[in-house]
Amino acid sequence: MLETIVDIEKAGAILKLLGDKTRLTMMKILDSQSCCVCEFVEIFEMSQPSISQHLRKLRDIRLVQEERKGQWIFYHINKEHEYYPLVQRILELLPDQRAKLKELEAKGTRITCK
Amino acid sequence: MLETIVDIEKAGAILKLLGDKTRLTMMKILDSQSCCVCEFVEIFEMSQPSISQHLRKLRDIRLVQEERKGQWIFYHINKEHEYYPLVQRILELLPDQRAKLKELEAKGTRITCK
DNA sequence: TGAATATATAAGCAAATAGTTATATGATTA
DNA sequence: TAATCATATAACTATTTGCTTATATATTCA
Repeated sequence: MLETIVDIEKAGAILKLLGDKTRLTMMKILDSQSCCVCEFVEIFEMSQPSISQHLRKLRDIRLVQEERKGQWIFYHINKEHEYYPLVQRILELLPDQRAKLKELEAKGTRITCK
Repeated sequence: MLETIVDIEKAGAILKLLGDKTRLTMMKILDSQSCCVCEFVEIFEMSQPSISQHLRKLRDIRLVQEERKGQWIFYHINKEHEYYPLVQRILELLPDQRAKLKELEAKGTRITCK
């Protein structure tokens, strides 16, 4: 029994966003834990504006949501999204990315919020 | 139990191709039956070169395969593809597109091969 | 309050994309 | 064999994309 039957055009828009290595990896990371912008900057070794722009695209169609915590803005995945079942099916097949955040922890650059 | 763990970069490339309404619909159609170029031209009301170019992209990464039958070239999905499990998971959620070919049958423009 | 930090946004640019028209190729048919 | 049909490819173009640098905004901290 399948979770949803999706509109093919909207599904295409979701897949288009996921069809980028950076955003796809971001989504896989966010599927297991929330993460702030500066952590992504470090993980992907990309400029802060570039990371922000990728996150904006994901946020614009509400696949992710932001939450300010002090000076940081944390992003988390929106599991209530109409197309989250589609996203989840894809992310399930991807290799675990938790090592990326573990590395930051080891280096002491993981942002932990009280 | 999941079928595969895929490489995130290759998965991104697949999703990028599927992130186009025309190609995504083509794949959904081809997942249930093979189809020739001129049928796609009619279904999508797009130019023949445009259809050919979409098919070429799908063929280049071997998501589909071609088979000449007389003057027509039929395309079918490649279920042996390393990433077909990923593709299948996505296509499963999409609305059935068989009505599109049924319409051609009704109009008598469906190509049937002996 | 002023400096530092984190993030977002704007503007610009090169590369990629998806369509177009024109033409080439290959099979069928008269 | 010449005309026709189906498809592919090439060349061109407008749009989109993903990055860059520069700057604006919001928060924290001294």
